[in-house]
Amino acid sequence: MDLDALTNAKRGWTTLEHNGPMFPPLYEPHGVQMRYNGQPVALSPASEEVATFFAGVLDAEQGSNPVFCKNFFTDFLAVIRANDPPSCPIRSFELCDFRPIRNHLDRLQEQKKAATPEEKLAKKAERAALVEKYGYAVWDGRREKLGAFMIEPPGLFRGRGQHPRTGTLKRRIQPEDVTINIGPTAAVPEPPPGHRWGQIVHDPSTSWIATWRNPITGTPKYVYPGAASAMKASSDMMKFEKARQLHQYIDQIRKGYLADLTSSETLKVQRAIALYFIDRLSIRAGNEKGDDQADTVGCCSLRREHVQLEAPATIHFDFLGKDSIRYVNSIEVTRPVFSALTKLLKKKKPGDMIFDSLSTTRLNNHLSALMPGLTAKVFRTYNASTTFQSELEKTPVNGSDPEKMLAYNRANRHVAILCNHQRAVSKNHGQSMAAARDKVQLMKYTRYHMRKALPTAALASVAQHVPDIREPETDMDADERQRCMQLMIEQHMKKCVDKHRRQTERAKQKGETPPPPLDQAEIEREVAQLAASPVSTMDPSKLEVALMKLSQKISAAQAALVDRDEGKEVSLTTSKLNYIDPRISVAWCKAHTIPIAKVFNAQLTTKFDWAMSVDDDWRF
DNA sequence: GCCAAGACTTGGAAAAATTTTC
DNA sequence: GAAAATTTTTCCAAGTCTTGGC
Repeated sequence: MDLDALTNAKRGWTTLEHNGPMFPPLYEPHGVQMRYNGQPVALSPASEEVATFFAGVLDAEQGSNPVFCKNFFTDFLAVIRANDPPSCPIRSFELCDFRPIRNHLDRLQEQKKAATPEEKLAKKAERAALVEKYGYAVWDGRREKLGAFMIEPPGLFRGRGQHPRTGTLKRRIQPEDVTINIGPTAAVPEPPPGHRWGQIVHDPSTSWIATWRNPITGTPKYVYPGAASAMKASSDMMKFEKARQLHQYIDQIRKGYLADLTSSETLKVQRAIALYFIDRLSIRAGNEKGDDQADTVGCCSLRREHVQLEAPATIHFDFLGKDSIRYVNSIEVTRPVFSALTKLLKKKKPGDMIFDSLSTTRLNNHLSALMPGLTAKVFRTYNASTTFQSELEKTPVNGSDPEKMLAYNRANRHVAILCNHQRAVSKNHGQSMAAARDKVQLMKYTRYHMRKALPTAALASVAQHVPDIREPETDMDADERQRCMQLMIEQHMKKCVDKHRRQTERAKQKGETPPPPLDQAEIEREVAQLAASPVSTMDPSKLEVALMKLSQKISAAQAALVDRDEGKEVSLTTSKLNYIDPRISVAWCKAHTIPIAKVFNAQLTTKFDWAMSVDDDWRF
């Protein structure tokens, strides 16, 4: 897509056609009974559905969150009252046992997993047909993909953090709840049988094709054009163009707020400090929130307890931001900033707003006076892209592709840390790290034996390529060698046993004679011998080359290990998707002859189609 | 100028798909 | 070739910011 065309593309549409949103399938009762006080309970389909929602989170965090359980149970009782006879015994959450339903869900999952390839293929085709029918809309003759096109199914509201309404029942959305936006001359899609649309509008100033209200929060939900659509691509590009403009204003803006720090007007001082935080830390604007939401803050809504001062000039931040993700950071600031903040905090006690004279609207009004269209979030985009570009300069020009990719991912991680994009450490991270570490240790164990087997002269020759080869291996002492040997034996044994088991099973299935039983003791003897001296079977003339290769493999594996551990709680995707100008990546790929597929997956490549044509010297 | 509503972007978790490993 | 690990996609909650009514 052409950049100029996108810039000039006007908002809105003249004609709009689509088949309307898709509705999730109606509930089909399974008849599996939950237990109450140890006894099975027959429930109406409506109540059974709600019970099944809860069974779905039974083993998740929500299942043990008291607020979630309480909200769920209140709504569950209401559904029971409305649909089941008064004889239904359910009164107390503690006496409920959803396990039978949970087990049923697990069985369904198993069945799904065990489906034959044909069944899976049929399922896929079914899904593709739905996408074909509902997944597109035609704007001014252009057929483009929609985003999520299905009306959200009913379920339990999964509010995050300390959300007061988490666990509340989110009822099913009916066509009567839905407003359709469509071209005035286009055929209006048929609502599901027996229903009618809530409303039909022809509003060319908006991009959504359907809207309804979240029954819990009352806020609107929409079906939008997809990320790869011209409309989204256009606004995406304009977002980055706006951020680039900031280059021309940033010096002036910084000068301005530094001067305001010593102003006699409270508003100006507060605004100056807030702007300093936003510029320096890339934190969010921080709109006010209601009591019916989780208590999270951003810059303008920071309270006294979120900030600690430490003389001579350090500020410690600790608060819950968007999605209740904790932000912890300490920064050194200049004296004027420190003294302005000290003065501001003097009269404040915990619970007080730090910037009580400021609001995001006021701050953004000020910003847009400094640069047209400038708002607080532009700083996040600007800082993310600027940081990424400058970090990429560390790419080793003559490095290998993996080394370049490491530099790319490091730059990405730098940005993610700046924006505080976190992810939960995966459940088996520790386990998988330990396994990876063992793998490295086993390689080192083998290398230890190679070194011992190699004549001094040959070792010297290897040392020319692997300088540290002659240094003693501090983590490969006698105890560790013993452990590695043991590990090698165990792994080998397991492999043999597994293989044998598979062979036996296959023979049984095919009705052939199974292999003779394993002589475990014999194998163990052989393996033990090998593990005690892993290079004994090797051709001595090939030892030198093998040692060199193994050394390279070890250092690569060690680097990957560090990389993985450092990144275990950092999410790279959010910054890549939303904050880093894709043209920086495209230019980098071209300059370093790295295929674009190495940095953008299929989805990203389509989304950033508009950025692909820049030259290798393009600068943000 | 303020406030609430509306529209659009950003966000992490979970599910699904794919790749790697044993 | 199954299981495990990793990556990608989906899901929908939760932000930001603009708009419109008074």
